[in-house]
Amino acid sequence: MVASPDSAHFAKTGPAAGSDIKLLRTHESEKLERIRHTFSHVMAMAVQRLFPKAQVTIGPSIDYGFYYDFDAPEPFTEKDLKAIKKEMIKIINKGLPVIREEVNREEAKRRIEALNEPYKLEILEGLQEPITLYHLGDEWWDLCAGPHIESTKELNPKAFSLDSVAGAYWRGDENRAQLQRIYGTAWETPEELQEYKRRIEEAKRRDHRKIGKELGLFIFSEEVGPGLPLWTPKGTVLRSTLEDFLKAEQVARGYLPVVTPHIGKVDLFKLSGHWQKYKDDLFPMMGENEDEGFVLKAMNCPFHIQIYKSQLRSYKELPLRYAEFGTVYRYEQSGELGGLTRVRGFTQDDAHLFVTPEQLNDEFLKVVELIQATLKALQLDQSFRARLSFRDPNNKSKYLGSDDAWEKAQSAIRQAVETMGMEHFEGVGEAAFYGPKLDFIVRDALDREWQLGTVQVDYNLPERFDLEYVAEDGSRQRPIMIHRAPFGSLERLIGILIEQYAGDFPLWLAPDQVRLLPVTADHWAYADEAAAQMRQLGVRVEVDKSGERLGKMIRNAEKAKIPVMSVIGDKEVEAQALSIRTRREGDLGSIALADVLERLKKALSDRSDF
RNA sequence: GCCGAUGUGGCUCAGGGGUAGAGCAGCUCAUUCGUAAUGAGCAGGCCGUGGGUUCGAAUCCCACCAUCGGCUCCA
Repeated sequence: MVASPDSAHFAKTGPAAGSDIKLLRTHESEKLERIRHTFSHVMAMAVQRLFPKAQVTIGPSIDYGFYYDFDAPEPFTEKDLKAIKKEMIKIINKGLPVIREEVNREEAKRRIEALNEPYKLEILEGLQEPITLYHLGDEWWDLCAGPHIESTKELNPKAFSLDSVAGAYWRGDENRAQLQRIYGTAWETPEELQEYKRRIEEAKRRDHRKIGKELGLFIFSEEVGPGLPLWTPKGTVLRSTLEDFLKAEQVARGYLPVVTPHIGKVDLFKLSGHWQKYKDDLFPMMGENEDEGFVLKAMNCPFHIQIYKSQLRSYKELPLRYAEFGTVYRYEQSGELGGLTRVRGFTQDDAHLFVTPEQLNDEFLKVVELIQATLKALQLDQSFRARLSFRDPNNKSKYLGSDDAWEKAQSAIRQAVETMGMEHFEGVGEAAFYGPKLDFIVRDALDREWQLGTVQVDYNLPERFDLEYVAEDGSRQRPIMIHRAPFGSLERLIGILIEQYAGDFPLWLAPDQVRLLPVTADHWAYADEAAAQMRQLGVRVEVDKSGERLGKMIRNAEKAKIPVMSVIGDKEVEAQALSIRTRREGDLGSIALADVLERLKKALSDRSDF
């Protein structure tokens, strides 16, 4: 729910870049963290004043504000939020001192029991002494580690707002009680609050669901079903351009294309282990009985493995790199679906590399190099975070394979990242069930994080499928698999790209690259001729024959976010020239047709602007 | 799946117990125009779906579906 005023794409384009006000996240300012955390306490106090039956749980500061989870008999309504906000302002205006008190466990327990707060009691069980309590004046206190500010006087009653209510499970466990979470945002000054709200509005304007509709890139149909995007001609052009780009990069790196079916026997997925692990996430099985049923594939690896296994492989063939734009189907929970970033049918730019142990590190590095080149071409190289996704050592049963294999795979990944000097962080418990991953994470316009590219080292599936190759000495050896997808999924990538560019695609990706605008119908013939020459170069160009006035045609082209426009009137016809207007730079004046063609050709091959 | 909100012509939205409204888009006509909206006219909606309450429902109630914000999940 929190938007991202300072993430990379905010800085890049759009009106949001115009403001001088720097909005700090909680982790960037210790003072703001205290302020937000104290706001959370003030809110809890206000809630308990107005709703004495509401029980308190936890309430931290977050990136741009705070939340607090309550166990309340009735969910809070919008009206309740207003009342709570009013009550908070009262508390703030009282200027209550925030007092820290240290107590021992018994004392803390005694006091919490006196208030009948079972959640706090459960929290206390996990705490080490000394236990700290924070008081707001002498009316209200909360078990809390702090830190806080000195007095509610330091909170600006005009610099916060309560934004939304949401259900949240106690301790994040869906089997436990569902609590009512109230989210708020808080700042030091009202100006910062205003700026924050303005940037949220800006972020909504670049939402890919909105822009995708405006530009006509994709649709959803209730008749087809939720989470199943349909691609229009314009959207398909964008998709194909991305596919063609990656295919060329892959061919240059020795990948081999394969194509595999959308369904397969359930036995295949039992063998891979996916069935046992992810049964609920597959679309229901087709077929008579469980032994002969078919399922829609949720991943491509078992299919690629079959191609590997179709022949006895020699070490001389390795590494083998099978690549496929494979469409997979996952029955995501209904509440999780959203736009293109979380769908039920999507296309992975998948590949599986079968390598010898000696080749592993080198191949892994080459994959990471490919992903970096891809991100750079898409101008995402400044906005991703690299995550080493390792298994949770305290929950080994969630994963397949031996400790030894996991250790080897995880150290291979860490070593690769360190060799490349890539900035990264570790995500414990984020691994796939069959192996650790290196994931490339980006944020959308509303600051939610999404995984795009991924590389995974896998010792387990080769084991489960009994993969082999004949080594130099004639012995049978087991290959290692690398799963990798630089885009992750085309759907998600396109969603992110739309927001990154706010729909203003660079020339090479734009579904419509050039629109010719003849001033009157007299200029249509010349426009058609110029368009034909552009099409010879592979330029996506159209002639506006709407008969509208020039101003209107320009407006329409601008709204369609076409990167290059060309006005054609008598002067242009006579000079065999085009008057060029680009979306980024406006009117460039008249340029000879031959030169325009040259520049278009170069811009497309360089993936640069006109 | 869970909590909450929303659902009115292609799009954006107003209205709200007595049988639907605007702007844009579309179509027609006139205008032939030089860097972000020419004018006039026309057409277009079982008000998400199904039940219920009512003399009467788009409006109130219930269920379902979809979307949105969270939670959980995310191969």
